Amino acid sequence: MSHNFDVSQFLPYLLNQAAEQTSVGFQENYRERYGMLRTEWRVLFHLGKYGDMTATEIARLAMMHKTKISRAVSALEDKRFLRRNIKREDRRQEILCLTVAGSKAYQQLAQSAADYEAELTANLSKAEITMLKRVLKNLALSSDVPK
Amino acid sequence: MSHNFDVSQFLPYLLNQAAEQTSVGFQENYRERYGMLRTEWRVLFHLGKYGDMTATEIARLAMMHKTKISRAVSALEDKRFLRRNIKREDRRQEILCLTVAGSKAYQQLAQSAADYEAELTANLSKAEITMLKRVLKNLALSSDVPK
DNA sequence: GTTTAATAGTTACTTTTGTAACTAACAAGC
DNA sequence: GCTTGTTAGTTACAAAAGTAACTATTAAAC
Repeated sequence: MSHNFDVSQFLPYLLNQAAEQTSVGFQENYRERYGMLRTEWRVLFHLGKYGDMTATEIARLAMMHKTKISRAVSALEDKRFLRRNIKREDRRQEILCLTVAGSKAYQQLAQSAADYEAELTANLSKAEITMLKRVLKNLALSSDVPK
Repeated sequence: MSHNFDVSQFLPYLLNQAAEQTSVGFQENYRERYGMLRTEWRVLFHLGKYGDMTATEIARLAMMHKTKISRAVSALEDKRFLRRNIKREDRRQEILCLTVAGSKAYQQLAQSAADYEAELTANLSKAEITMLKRVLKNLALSSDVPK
């Protein structure tokens, strides 16, 4: 029986609350300044962090659906934050490359992200942060059925 | 400089990944069986957990926008999982009450939630779970600007 | 070489969400 | 009483996300 299971403490629920609040809190950094959506910010930071790569590679890393990536890439291209280069060996694939403007935006947003995270974790110890991130990464892998 | 800030370890990002994976993992419990959406499951469990209450009270507790609640309530009403009772003292407010079917669904889903959470946390200690939930609740409150 | 299957990415269509304007009911000021 | 403002909830419209079908290209089978 679930007599004493407190559903208001249900882990996926708490995760959603925390994820939503912190993401909304951060979006002021890219929304007004760069007119970006969350998906665009994610694509941008993958390119900034890992260097040039294809949409499919980002999709796999970020666990985002390819249509979401496709739309974010188009939007970032419209903003002149990235260019597409079709691969010689396989003309289906396109390598996505940040422009100078894109790199600059990434640098600034990475700094904002660092600051924001420092705020969020201000009253947590180093050990707690480490453990928190380890747990979150494990939860993200749980029941991961790539399609 | 954010030279060594690893944006792929950005806390809101990790939270989103974990929240999305675990929520999607759990939705099989209410989606097929009851034809519910995530918002409906949330409204249901608030009523199941806290007893009869109004849409506004749920919105405040769940930090969900009132239009989302409104649509979820309509859907749950269509499924005959709840009834609305207009308050005598203030005829703008309606008390939402689970029907027998709604309560039954809640009981079953609360059990599923307990089981699912047990799976998710199988390789975490009691102390880790406690600390995790405490941190998540704090993050959910951070930068909370009720409108 | 021609069919078949697989992959990268886009587009069309549907569902869900977000935002703002709305109705209805109450409450306060005068 | 009648304006003015506020609150509960809904609805209309716009934006975003999910799903499935599509094009183009490559690879494999034969």
